[in-house]
Formats: sequence, structure tokens, C-alpha cells
Amino acid sequence: MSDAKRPKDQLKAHIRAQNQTLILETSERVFARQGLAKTTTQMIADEAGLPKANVHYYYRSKKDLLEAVLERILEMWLHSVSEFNVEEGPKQNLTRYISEKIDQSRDNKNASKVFAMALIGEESFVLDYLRRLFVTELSREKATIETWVNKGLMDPVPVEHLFISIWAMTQTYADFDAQVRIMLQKDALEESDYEEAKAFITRMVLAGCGVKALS
Amino acid sequence: MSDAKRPKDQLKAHIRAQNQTLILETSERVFARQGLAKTTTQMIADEAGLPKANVHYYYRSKKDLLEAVLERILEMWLHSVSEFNVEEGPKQNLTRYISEKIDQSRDNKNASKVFAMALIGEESFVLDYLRRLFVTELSREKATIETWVNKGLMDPVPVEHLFISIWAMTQTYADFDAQVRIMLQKDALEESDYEEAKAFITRMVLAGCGVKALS
DNA sequence: AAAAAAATTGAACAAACGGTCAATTTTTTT
DNA sequence: AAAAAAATTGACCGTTTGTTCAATTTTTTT
Repeated sequence: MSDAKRPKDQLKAHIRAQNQTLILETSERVFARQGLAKTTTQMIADEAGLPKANVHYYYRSKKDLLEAVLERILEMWLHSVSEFNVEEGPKQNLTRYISEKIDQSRDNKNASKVFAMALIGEESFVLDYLRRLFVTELSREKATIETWVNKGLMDPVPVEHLFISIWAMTQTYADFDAQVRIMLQKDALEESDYEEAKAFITRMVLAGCGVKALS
Repeated sequence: MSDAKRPKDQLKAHIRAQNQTLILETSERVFARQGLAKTTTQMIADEAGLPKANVHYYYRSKKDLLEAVLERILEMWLHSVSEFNVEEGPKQNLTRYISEKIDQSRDNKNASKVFAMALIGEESFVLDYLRRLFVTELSREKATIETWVNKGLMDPVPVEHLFISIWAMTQTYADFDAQVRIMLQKDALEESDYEEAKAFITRMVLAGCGVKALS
């Protein structure tokens, strides 16, 4: 039959991109499950259904592979949360920001964990990325919040500590989910747990920042 | 002089305890700096000024050593924070709790990091410990807070999420201190940074829980 | 369809690791 | 001071791990 190879046709031109994606997605999962150092290239290869040498064909070293994984994650981490919209005011912006961060924890648990592992291990790749990011990004958020403060929409706040706290509270539901599950006495978090987390964190942030009801 | 060996006398009977302490303290430092899996028994031995075989004489395996380190840390984690005192009311209790947690982050950074590493890696030793701890501990805190709520001293809160948030916010200053330093654009955190963190976290928690000014 | 480029893969290797052991020394007990 | 117990240590070993490579197959280009 002349059509025997047809199903693969659409993909055949993208072998490289396809395999890289497979390896990257598999790696993220294995890194998150086993830890960065404990993960072996053999584990990744097995779980991807590839020979180990084939993994090394696309990523020369384990370090290269980890950095490729981290690059994907950092890009996601940055772009999956909306920027502040000055006109809307602090209440809607902070509420949405927290909501999106919690969604990120729930929907990209593995990515969050790998990010946290790299951060706690002080991987220079991640640190350099954050250094570049924060100088530009943070000053913008700071200006926005200052605007709101001047308009009397909220109290003055230590912006750096505010973001540190929000990140800590939201990411903890992904990074330390084992601890959270023990606290909540559940085998797995339900949608309602995430909603409660959103509501309570939002409540603390809005009240702590003295955000006015209207706005 | 018959007192030539005197200086060592107080210690000579405690060779075992002394060496175990040395190994444990060194291990905590190396584990925190290098990560759990990356740390080798050779590194610990070198930094302790001992032959590797001597380390293995006191702790048969690396796993045994890690668990001994974790046991010390968990004991510290549990006992370095005061219990709630019902009579004092929520304002003073929560303020003190947060303050002590931040102090813990600053004074036992290595321990906090090793704890976080073990938790993120879902080390069963830590998970089992927390399981045992939370069932008894949490229900007591829950009852205390309920008392305050009934007295009208604060609003009803989801207690589990409250503790998850407080732990996340306070531990982040130890566990992810590299990220915090980048945010704050400093090579090392100063005392004033920790005080600002305390103040802001307390402000959010008290406001978020609707804690009344008096009490 | 021939040539070139890209992809696949089994096999092998050097380095590093956790762990063991037997021989020796130091300390404690009798 | 003799005997027993505890502690010290250099040398060694079996595995595992990241990485390389040459040989082959598949895909793309000419």
C-alpha cells in the first residue's frame, strides 16, 4: 500500500523540533519527580522511549539539557501572568495577579518545582536570568503602584516585599505540595482548595495594602 | 606536670558525641550549599577534617547521615517557635509567631534550606514526621483560633491556608534568599530588611484576619 | 537516482561515588 | 598492667553516570 507512511508525513519535516520538544517535556517531568541531580540521562531517555545516545545527540551535556528546560520554564513563568493595567486600579489587578499565579501553580506544577529546585540550588543560569528581568520589570510595577498610592487607592507598601510574599504564597502550592497535602489531609488538591487559597491570599494582600473597596 | 592532659579531660569521655556533632553540623552546611544529591561523603569528610571512612564509621550510609541531619533540623523547626497563648489574643500571638519565624530564617538559614530541599524532594523521612506532627499540632492551633473568633477578636479564617501562607512567606527569606537578594539588589540581607519583612507580613496577616486593634 | 546531510543507536570508557574491610592506634574497663 | 572496647584510617571494590564514537539508517537536497 502506497499510503503506509502517510500518517507521519505532516511531521517528517520537523524531526528535530519534535524530538527536542519530546525530550524537553519529558525532562521537565523527570527533573520534577526525581530532583535535578538525581535525574539521569538514562531515566529521561527511557521515559521518552529513546536511546540515551539519541538524547545526547540533541543536548550535548546534562547541563545543556537542564538549561534548555529552564529556559522554557522561565519564559512560561514570565509570560503566563498578565502585566499590570494602571487604569483598572489595584483591586482588580492584584486579584487577577494572584489568581493567575495560583493557576500557574496548579497547571504547571512540574515547571514550578524545577524552577524552585534550580533557585534553591542557586543555579547561575536562573540567577542571571532573574537579575536581567528584575531590573526592568520591577521598576515598572513599582511606578504603577506608586500611581495608585498617589491617587489614594491604596496605602504605601514595600513593593519588593509585596512581590516576594505573593510569589512565596502562590508558589508554595506547587513547590511544596506534599506539605500542603499533609496539612489539608488530602491525597490530591481539589479545585476548591485552590479557590480557597486564592480567596484567602487575595484577602490578606488587599487588606494588608489598604486597597479601597471601590476602584 | 600531672595536668598535661587536663584540657582534653572534659571531652575525652565524649568522643562519640563530639564527632557526631561535628559531622552533623558540617553536613548541614555542605548539604545546604551543594544540594542533597550533589553532596558527597568525601566533601563532608574534607570540610570536617576527617577521613571519609571515619564519617562512615559514625553514619553507615549517606541516607542515615541525611536523616540524622534532618532529625536535628525538624526538632529545631518545631521548638524554636513559641506555642500560642490563648489569653494574649491574636494580635500579640500572630505578631510574635511571624517574628520568630523570620528570626529562624535568618539565624538558621542552612537548616531551613536543607529542610526545604528535603521537602521539595518529598523525602519520606520528612513527610512522615510532618504527618505525625500536624495531626496533633494543627488541631490545637485551630481550637485556639476558634476561641478568638468566638470572642470577636478576629474574623473566621481558613486556618490551614493561614499557616501555609505564613510558612511560605517567612521561609522564603531563607530558602530562596538568592532570589530575595536579587530583588532587593543587595549582596546580603541586612537586619533592616528582615525587620521590614516582619512588619509587612504581620500587617498583611493581621489585616487579612481582621484582627481587632485592641486585644 | 546519486550525493550530502541529518538522525539513530549499540557499545564502550574514564571518572566519581558510596560503601567495606582489615590492620592499627587510642581509650576505657577490669 | 593486662584485656577489652572503641575509634581511626588507607586501600580497595563494584556500580553508576555522563559522555564519546564509529557504524548504520533515514531523510533531504541536488
